[in-house]
Amino acid sequence: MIKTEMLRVFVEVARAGNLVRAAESLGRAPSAVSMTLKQLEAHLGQPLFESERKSRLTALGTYVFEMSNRELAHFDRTITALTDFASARRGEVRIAVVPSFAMTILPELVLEFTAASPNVRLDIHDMDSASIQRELDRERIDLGIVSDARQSAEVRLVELAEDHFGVVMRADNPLATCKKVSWQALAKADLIANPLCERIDEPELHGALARAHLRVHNTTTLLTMVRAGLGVTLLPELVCQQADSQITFRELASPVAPRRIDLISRARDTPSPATSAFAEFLTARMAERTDILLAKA
Amino acid sequence: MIKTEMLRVFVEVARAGNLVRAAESLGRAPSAVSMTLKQLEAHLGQPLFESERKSRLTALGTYVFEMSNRELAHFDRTITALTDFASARRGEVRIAVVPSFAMTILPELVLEFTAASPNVRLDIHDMDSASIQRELDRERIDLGIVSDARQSAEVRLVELAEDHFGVVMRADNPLATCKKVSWQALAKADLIANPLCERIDEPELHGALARAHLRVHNTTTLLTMVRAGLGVTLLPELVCQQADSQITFRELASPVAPRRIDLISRARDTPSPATSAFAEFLTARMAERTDILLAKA
DNA sequence: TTGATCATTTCATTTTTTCTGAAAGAAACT
DNA sequence: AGTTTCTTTCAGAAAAAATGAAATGATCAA
Repeated sequence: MIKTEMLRVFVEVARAGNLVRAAESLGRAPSAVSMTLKQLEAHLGQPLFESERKSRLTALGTYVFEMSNRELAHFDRTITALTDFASARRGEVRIAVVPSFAMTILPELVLEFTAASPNVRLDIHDMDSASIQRELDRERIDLGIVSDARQSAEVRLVELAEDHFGVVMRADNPLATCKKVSWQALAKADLIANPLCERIDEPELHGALARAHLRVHNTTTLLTMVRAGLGVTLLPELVCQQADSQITFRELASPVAPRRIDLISRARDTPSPATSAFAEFLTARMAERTDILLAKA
Repeated sequence: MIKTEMLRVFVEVARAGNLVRAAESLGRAPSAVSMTLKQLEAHLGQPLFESERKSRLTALGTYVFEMSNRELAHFDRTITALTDFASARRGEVRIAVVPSFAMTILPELVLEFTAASPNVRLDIHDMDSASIQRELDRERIDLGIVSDARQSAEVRLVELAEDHFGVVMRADNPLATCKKVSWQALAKADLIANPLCERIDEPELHGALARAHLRVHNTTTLLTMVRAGLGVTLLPELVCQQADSQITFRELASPVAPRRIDLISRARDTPSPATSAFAEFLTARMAERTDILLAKA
């Protein structure tokens, strides 16, 4: 049976034009090289060299030399691809991320990761948490960054950060003078309701939300309303990162349960090395972060 | 070091989804397969299967499976190409042939050879003997079929056939009634000179040629002259094969030295297997032939 | 849950393959 | 012819791969 090693030996001898030097560069004794060559010739049934001195190739030798070179190059590329993939130097990671994270923290992390792993392709989509869950189930993505996910037999979960709710207002709003905003102070302001803050489980807030004249879904629109002075709203700090200096964020005097940002993946599957590497990179970098806005519990 | 055999074993296990069946179709004991697989995983540093039961692949496994399939297909194609080339089932033979042979005997031989060796490409040129020699020297052809070549240290030569000179005339020429033409009879006819017959070393002929009023180089033109009744000429029988029923060929009463048809190749090179195969086929078929027109000496 | 069954791994041993080093045989150089 | 350099041959050493038996682990059904 013809093996790649035979081809490698033959190519080296043909290139060196000499068995001794070939043996040297292959790290073998000349006799071993001679025998391997004999074996290959036996398989082909024809000599590869014109004479015993391995300098001139026969027509068969020339053909085998060319084909072997191609084959070995192909083989070596394949092996490199395999080891690169296995060591996360190569691969593809499909990630879906909630917009608040995608627009604020993610870019710098991606920049750093791709600089270190230029051959790993990151495929980033942004969508809402429910869609991300669905896409993960369908194996259309490898990782998801969502808010308040639930761990399950299907879902592996790591907490990346905690995002605290606070009051978002225009910079000139009277509330901006306080360091922290109490429920009483908030009650006096015009509150704009939004889906994120409605999930907060806090009796004091429910009344205020019930009194709200305005309810806005889209975050960008919501911030535009605030900027226009139509009222204040309640949002996780991270979401406000998208805003400009016209917008001011203030903590609540009695903080409510933070909104968790979680990294999720399919529990039943071993992720690809590149996916693991990216996940580990993310969790490590997020664990290091001590920014006020994302202080861990 | 990762070897093709490891990839082959892995692919078989992944395909079978089961180590025992894979071992069976590989003709190995399960333990051998298990160890080879372990070795591959050790090289990659990551598992290839989700669980110990070899049914579900990891992301790495899927990648390695795809790459290995491609690699093995490429490798097998290469080996097939090498063995096909070595056994003359594949290859290219560049041949230059003198027109007389190319237009008469060669076609049927080529037909038979290509039917038997469909993957051997025959590259046939026709040119005069001197050009063929030159092309062979320059390694632009592998084989030449020429007339009256000389053997040398550079040229390997095999005689393919002997071509006898005879008188070529229009069918209604009085000479056509004789079975063989004597010098005396020939002297009375109008002889058209041509380069082929001028090389004949025969005193009786020299006088006749000296008296010739016409001398024509191109064979086709020469035969047209004969057909037009301008005279008779002297040609090897093979050359006349191109002619039609209007032309009659008659042997000489006292035959002159035949024109040899030789197969030549470069003596210093081992020809490619396909070239050898074609050369052997040619000589064998020509040796078999007992046609009157090419009777061997 | 507990066996029962089947698949996989481990390990000591055997078999096969490959490598080495010495010596002989060939070609090229002087 | 003599010398040098290269290649092959061969027997033994070393390495690699395969085997078979036993152990371990997983799955399924009661």
